[in-house]
Amino acid sequence: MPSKTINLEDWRAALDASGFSVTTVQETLIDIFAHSEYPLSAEQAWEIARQSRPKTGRATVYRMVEKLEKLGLIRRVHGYQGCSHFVPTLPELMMLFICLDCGRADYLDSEPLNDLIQQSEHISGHHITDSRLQLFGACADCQQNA
Amino acid sequence: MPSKTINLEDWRAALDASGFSVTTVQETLIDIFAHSEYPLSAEQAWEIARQSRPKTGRATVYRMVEKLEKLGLIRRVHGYQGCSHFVPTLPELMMLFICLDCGRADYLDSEPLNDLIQQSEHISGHHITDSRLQLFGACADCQQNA
DNA sequence: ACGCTTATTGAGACATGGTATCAATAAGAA
DNA sequence: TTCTTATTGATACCATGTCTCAATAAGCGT
Repeated sequence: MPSKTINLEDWRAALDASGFSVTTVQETLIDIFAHSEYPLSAEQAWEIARQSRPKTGRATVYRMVEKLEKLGLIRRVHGYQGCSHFVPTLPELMMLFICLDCGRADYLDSEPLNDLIQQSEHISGHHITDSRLQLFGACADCQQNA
Repeated sequence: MPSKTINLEDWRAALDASGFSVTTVQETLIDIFAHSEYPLSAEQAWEIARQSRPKTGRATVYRMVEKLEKLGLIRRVHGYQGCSHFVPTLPELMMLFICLDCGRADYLDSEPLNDLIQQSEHISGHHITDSRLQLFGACADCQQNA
């Protein structure tokens, strides 16, 4: 499964620019989200955080998730049975693939998607400001191992 | 806002074929989902159902939503702050537009989307079995009234 | 139509995911 | 270091969705 990497410096810079200082808990959480190749829920992130930092509070994790989402650094994954998981945002790539076997996320290039959206906008008369394209199936790895 | 209509007979047939009889509560709920131009949550459907059938149980509504979703008659709408709302499925049309002002749903044709998906499948090596494309913005009506 | 059998229903208890509160703590500035 | 302010963690709370089980309604043979 191919996977893109996140520039942690960019994240710190974005958090800095949003006018608050990056504390140790936050460092921990940034790390967790930036490096997981699986979409993570707040609950899961909390669990992971407590492994290295046992007294981490649940609310703190939820607050951080909210902040990261607001800053656009992570984005919600819309799965089959809920949408409480998050993956790092890769702005230049819009389509998200989720493997239904192993659960991992992959990012797909989507140049043509923009054309499609513009076309739809023109036909329908709606003004489209955001889109969510997610694909589901079996990733290359899982197909081999099947 | 343009809107497509649902063939209630098809729904009854699908429910029938799934091997259970359509009871009065279920008629009520089918009606509610099939005719709402807004995405509805189970909770909202419950509220509406009780207007005409006060003793309707909450669990019944959730059960029905589950059944309708499993049969593919309704599908989950993935909004900004949650994904607990449902709209009728229109199989031949894949893209769903949600107006962020009035909240109404519209369905857009998406022939080209299939090509895009096939293309992605080819490039990535993943086997894609399902997709969710949702668009957000201001609908034609809301733009005029703004 | 009647009683019998089975599936569906409704009420409420329960579980889970997420939010609000507030005293304790940590960070930054003088 | 001390003061000031923002962040934190524990816990209470709320909302959403699930489970249980007795009561009810549907379908069926008579």
